[in-house]
Amino acid sequence: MDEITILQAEVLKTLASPRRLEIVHVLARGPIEVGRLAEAIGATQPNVSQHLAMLRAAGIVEAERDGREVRYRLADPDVIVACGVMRGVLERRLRRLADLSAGSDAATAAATTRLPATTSA
Amino acid sequence: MDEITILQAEVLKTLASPRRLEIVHVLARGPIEVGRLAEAIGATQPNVSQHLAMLRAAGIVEAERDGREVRYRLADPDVIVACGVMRGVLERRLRRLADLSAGSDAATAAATTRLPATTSA
DNA sequence: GGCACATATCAGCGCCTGCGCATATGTCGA
DNA sequence: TCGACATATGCGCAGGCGCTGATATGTGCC
Repeated sequence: MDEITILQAEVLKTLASPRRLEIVHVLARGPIEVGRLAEAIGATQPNVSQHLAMLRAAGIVEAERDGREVRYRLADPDVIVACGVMRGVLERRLRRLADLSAGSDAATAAATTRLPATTSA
Repeated sequence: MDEITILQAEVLKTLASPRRLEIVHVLARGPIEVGRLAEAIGATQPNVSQHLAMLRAAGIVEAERDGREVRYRLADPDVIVACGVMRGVLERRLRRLADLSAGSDAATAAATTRLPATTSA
């Protein structure tokens, strides 16, 4: 097993949380303090702090003190790029599903989930 | 909470596994059957089949029958692009850590993990 | 129809993770 | 030094995930 693959899985695992993803999206708009961040996403302060600790451990965000507050920012802008690419894939897929659902509806959803038989019905 | 953010977290969660990531990397080189895939990454057949089911449910891969075998392929090449970007980030980070470790070593690792004090020691 | 092969699915178990809560650490002002 | 504020950390619990082993489904060949 490749070394960098395991590392990449760690980073992905860290990003694979709606809360943390939301945090990253907020941070994409600029640095912010923990309190404001917690308020922005509607979560408790300890919870946000825990998520930030994980993101920091994964090297996704960086912290900087400013008085008694701590301001967080993204460590690498390319993370946003990668998320953007993935987001593009999802938006495209959603749009495609929306277009198809206008016609065949349930049959389409089933076709994308079920295993294909030998070209038969 | 944004709808697409949750969906994105789902996809990331699916990719956040060394095994599945390895599968994706193998699939990036072209379509392949389940048996060959299992042999390629050194895993059992049911295990690979389960992982493929998850990847398929997340819309990351697609399946196509060929006789009694089933050939899998990546659903969207942009997923590889996103992974590539992220991989670039990681390689860059590893190289940077390697360069720095030549000088300050442990102090550097601690500095990237610990919380920053008010510019003091 | 029956057999062999390829793949998918089910059941069970151990482990890890997220959340809420309480509390510790750190920082500024008086 | 003390109190108030901002942030971090430890703990306990419920829920999800991955792996293994056994079994079901599907397909081609005879």
